[in-house]
Amino acid sequence: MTIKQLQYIVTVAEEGNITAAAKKLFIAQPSLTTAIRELETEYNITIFMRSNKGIKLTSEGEEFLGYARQVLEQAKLIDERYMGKESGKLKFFVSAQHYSFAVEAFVELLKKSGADKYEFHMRETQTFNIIDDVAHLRSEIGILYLNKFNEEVIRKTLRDNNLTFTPLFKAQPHVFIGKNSPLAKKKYLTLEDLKPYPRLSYEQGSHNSFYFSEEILSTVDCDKELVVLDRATLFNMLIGLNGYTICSGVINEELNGPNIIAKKLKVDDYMEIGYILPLSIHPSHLTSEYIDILKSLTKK
Amino acid sequence: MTIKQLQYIVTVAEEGNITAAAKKLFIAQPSLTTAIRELETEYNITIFMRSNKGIKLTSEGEEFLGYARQVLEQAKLIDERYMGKESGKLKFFVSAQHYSFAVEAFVELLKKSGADKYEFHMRETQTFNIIDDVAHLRSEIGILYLNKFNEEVIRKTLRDNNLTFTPLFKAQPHVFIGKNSPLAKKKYLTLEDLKPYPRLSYEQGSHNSFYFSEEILSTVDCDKELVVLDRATLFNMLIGLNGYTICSGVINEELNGPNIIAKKLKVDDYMEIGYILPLSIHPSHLTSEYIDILKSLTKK
DNA sequence: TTTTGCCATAGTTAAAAACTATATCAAGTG
DNA sequence: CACTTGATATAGTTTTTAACTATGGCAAAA
Repeated sequence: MTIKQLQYIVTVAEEGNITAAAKKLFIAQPSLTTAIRELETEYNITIFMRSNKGIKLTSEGEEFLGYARQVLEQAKLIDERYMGKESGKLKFFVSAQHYSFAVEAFVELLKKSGADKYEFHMRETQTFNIIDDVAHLRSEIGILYLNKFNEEVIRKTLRDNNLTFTPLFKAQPHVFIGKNSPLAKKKYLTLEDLKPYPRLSYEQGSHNSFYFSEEILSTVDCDKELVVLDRATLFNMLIGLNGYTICSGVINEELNGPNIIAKKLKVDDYMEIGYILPLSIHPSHLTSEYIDILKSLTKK
Repeated sequence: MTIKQLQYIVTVAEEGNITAAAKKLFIAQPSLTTAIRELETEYNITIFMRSNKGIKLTSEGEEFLGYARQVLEQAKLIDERYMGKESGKLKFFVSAQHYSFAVEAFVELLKKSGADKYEFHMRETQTFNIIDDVAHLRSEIGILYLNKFNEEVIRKTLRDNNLTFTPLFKAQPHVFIGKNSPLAKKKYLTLEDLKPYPRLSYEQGSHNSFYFSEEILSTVDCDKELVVLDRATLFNMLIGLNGYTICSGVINEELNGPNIIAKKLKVDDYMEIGYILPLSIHPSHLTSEYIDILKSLTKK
C-alpha cells in the first residue's frame, strides 16, 4: 500500500470512472488501472466492479475507502504543515473553549509574528473537539478546563490520546447577568439565588464551549431554561429577560460590553484552566510563544 | 512522501542510528540514508542531526515524527483489517457504554460466527472514546445514549466526525438500590426521595460509562457522594449503605444478582440509546449482524 | 597510530511505475 | 445492422525510483 494508491482509489471513487480520474491525476489510464489492481491484489479485496460503462464501488470498497480517507487526511496534514513553510506562510492552530484570554493571546501572537503571509486558526469549540483536534494534530495546542465533574474523565481521555495537561490558573465559576438584573446588587450569587431566573445556554454551533460548565447546574435546579444559538442573542436575553448564564468568569468586559456583569457563583466547585499538548511532539516555536503569552495574560 | 519513508524515519528515530535501523528494515544503509534525505529535501526540513557517532533528532524532527506516527497508525489499521482476512481471522470491534444488551449481543455474535480464529474486542468505555474509536475506525460500531443534556452536543460532534446515530430504543432512567433499602417499597422514585441517601458513581477506569448519566443529578441535589472505582464495590455499597446509583435501567438482573433492584426514576428526562456508525463506510457483514442482534434484544 | 563504528558519496542494477498503442466489450446511434 | 463512442484491460517499452555494492571520510575508542 502506498499513499499514491490510496489517493488514486479515492479519486476514482469520486469520479466514478477510471479514465476521468486518470485525466484528473495527470497520469495515463492504464497506469491507474494497474495501480488499483495491485492494491486490490495486495489485500485480496475487490474495491470496484468494472464494466465497460464505468466502475462501481463494492460495499467492500466502500469500507476500504473509509480507511483510505483516514490515512490521507493524516498525510494531508503533513503536506499542509511542511509545504506551507516553503511559501513562507506561517501556520498556527489553536482549539479552545471560549476564553477571551485565549483569543487575546492569539491576536498578540499574530501581531508579534510580524508575518505577511500566514494562516492562523482560532477554533472555539467544545471539549471533545479540542481534545480530538490536538490528538490528531489538527491543532498544535488546546485550551480547556477541568473541574470536579469532568476531571477524571478528561484526564483519562488525555492519557489515552497521549496528551499532557498543564494548568494555567484556577478560575471561580461566575454568573453573567445584565447590569439591571435584580441580582446585580448582590456581591456573590448562589444557585438558590438563580432559581427564579431563566438560565441561558448555547445549543450548538462553534460557541458551544459552555457545555461542561452547564454540568454545574442541573435541570432540577432550573425551571426556566433558554437555549440559544447565537452569542448576541444570549446577551440580549441576559439583559431583556433578567436571565443568567454560568461560565468561567474569564471573559473580559471589553468583549461583552458594559451591560453584562459577572458575579461570583458560590458553589463547591472549581475550574482549572490549562492547555493540552501532544506528548509525542515537541511544541513548535509559535506554540511555545503562544504559551508564554497565555501565561503572561493569566498570571496577573 | 511515502508511507515507507515515514516508517523509515520512525525506525531510525527508535534505533538512534541509521546503520542499525537499516539492518532492522532489511535494506542497505545507503538506501536508508538517501530515503531520509529525500524526505527532508521534499519538505525542506532537518529531521536528524548526523554525526560520525550516530544521529540525533532535531526538535523539528521530533515534531515531524508526531505527524508521521499518526499516518502510520492509520495505515496500520488497513493492514490489520485486510491482512487479517487472509489468515481467516475474523475481526470485530465494538465501543459501548456499559450496557448488558451490548455485551449479550456481542457474545451471541461471537457464537454465531462460529469462527475458530478470531479477534473480537468489546470496549466498554466512555462517550468520548466511543465517538473517537468509531470516528477513527478503531471500532466499527459504537453504542451510546442521547439525553436532553448531551443530545445537541453529541449530535454536533457526530456530525463533525461524519458519524450517524440510529436509535434503538428509549430507556427510562432507573435507580439501582439494594433490595433492603427503605426505598425498595416505593413503586417509583423521585430525586426528592433520593436526597437522604448516598449517591454512588464510578470515578474512572474502563467502567466509567455512567459519566453522562451523572448529569441527571447535580452536586446540589446530593449531600452524600461516594465515588468508587470498582463495580463490585459499588454494588456492595448499594446494599451496605443504602446507597443508590442512576443509570439507564437496561442492566439485567443476572448480571447484578438478586440483591440489587431497579426502580423507575421520575424525572423529566429521557435516554435514547442507539448506535453510531461512520458515514463513509458501509457496515461489514459482522457489523450488520451485530445490529440485527442488538435490535432483536432490545425491541422486545 | 590503528581500529572501529558511524554516515556520505559514487556508480550500478533491479524493480516499480509510468507511458503508448492496441484489444475488448457493450451500449447508443443513424 | 454495422458504426461510433466510451469505457476498461492487456502488451510491450521507457523512464524513474529505489534498491544494491564498494568505498571514502571522520572522530572516538583502543
